[in-house]
Amino acid sequence: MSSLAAPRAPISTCAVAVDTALLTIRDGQLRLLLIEPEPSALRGWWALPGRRVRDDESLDDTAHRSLSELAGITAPGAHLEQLRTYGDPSRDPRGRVVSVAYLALTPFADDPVDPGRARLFDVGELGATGGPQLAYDHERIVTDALERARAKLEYTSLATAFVPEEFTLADLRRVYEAVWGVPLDPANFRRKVVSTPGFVVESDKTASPGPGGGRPAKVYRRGSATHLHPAMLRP
Amino acid sequence: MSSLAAPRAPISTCAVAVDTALLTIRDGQLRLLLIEPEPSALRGWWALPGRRVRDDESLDDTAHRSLSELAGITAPGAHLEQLRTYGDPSRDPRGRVVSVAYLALTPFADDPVDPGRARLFDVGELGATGGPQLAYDHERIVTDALERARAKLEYTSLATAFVPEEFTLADLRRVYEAVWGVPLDPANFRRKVVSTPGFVVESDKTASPGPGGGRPAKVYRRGSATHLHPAMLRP
DNA sequence: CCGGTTGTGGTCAGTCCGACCGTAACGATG
DNA sequence: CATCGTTACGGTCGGACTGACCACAACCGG
Repeated sequence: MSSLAAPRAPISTCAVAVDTALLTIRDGQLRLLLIEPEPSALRGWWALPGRRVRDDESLDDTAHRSLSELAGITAPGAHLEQLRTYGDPSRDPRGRVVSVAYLALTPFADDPVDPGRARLFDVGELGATGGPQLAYDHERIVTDALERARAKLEYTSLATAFVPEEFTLADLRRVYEAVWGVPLDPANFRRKVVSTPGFVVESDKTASPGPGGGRPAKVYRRGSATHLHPAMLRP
Repeated sequence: MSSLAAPRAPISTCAVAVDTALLTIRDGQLRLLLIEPEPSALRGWWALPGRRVRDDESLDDTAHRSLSELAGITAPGAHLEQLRTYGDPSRDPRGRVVSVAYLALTPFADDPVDPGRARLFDVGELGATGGPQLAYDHERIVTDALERARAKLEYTSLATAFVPEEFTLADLRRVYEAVWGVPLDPANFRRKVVSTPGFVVESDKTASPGPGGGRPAKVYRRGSATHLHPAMLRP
């Protein structure tokens, strides 16, 4: 976009990286994928999986690669969206790195994680003492990722990215409860979900009850809607 | 997807730029700032004001600079927020450029624009025949910017970024009508705005009526709220 | 069989919103 | 000054949606 012909300061370039905040749900709790950056680095420091952008690679491709190379996650059905770009000149002590952060969501069914130094942390531990210390400005990225996820559950069908192909309304409700951190009324949640056009479609199957018993639930699949009208507002 | 220890391609860097979509309101219509990229370039092509990121410069600073250097806009009270980053390898035919797009909003009071090749276009002309042809992938950026602005009017107090310090509820309503492109009921709009805590605060002044006469309106200022509860939903 | 648990359907009151009407306060016109 | 058109302001009414409940259905375990 240069327009002036006068001799300018030499055109400089930046290192561009992608850092991915992957969220999933385990045991009813929202969890975040973190990795130990280097074995030689300080113990107890954790970071988001990140990779440098290659010359012929789109940003989305780099995000996928950061998950596959650093955590062995190749889930093709995972939701992936750009979050925000962090470019403060002093955000990385090793030099100027502009980082495009991504938000990734996977269903809670996929167990195969942790091929190396990756781990899933309960997001409740993050700010607390004893929790992982985050490197660089990754704590801020995580804060933004959580807020994005919480907000988009309200007005999009993003919650279905956390559940497998077939799910019950209780599964979906536990997603909202885990991400928002508040309990929801099962009956009202059900009324809201089924009355929102295109959110979920009922299948003819029924799920088997849990270990404690209880009435079997109907099985649903994702609907075609991406935006919810009206929105499901946080209590 | 290779993670092998074999010698990798040399670490490469990208040109990083900031492109800014500035929106304002003129004559009751939503307008977008565009510039002619180069005198020697094809006639009739327009682009968002953009600048390369300097070594010691934050992305926000580059966005401010793109407005001041290319359009003479230095409004310190302008709202500026990051929109999204566009990094497709083929988005710029001259080479790999990763562009961080920004959304800027200024009150409709500021007239001093157009020091060079800058112009304010009615957003209604953009897709239509006879409107400006946008270079690179800037049409997509503009689409995303408009959708961001329209969506954020719903659940934030962003509309006050389009009006001066002191404004009437009719001014604020015309902002919503211009951005959303739909007429709103004045009475219902008023009820909604004044009942949303922290949106606006009443001053003791009254504005003078327009040329056609009419009862003078009370003058309001911005409130302290950033998010609206409940939201002001599009009709 | 019986109590505990979970899913499903319904009621009821309060809130919010769109559509609408009436009044207040101005400028313009005769 | 009287009237009219225009805009601001305040209120009403019915429908839609929501949260707090309650009741029943369907399963498990003892």
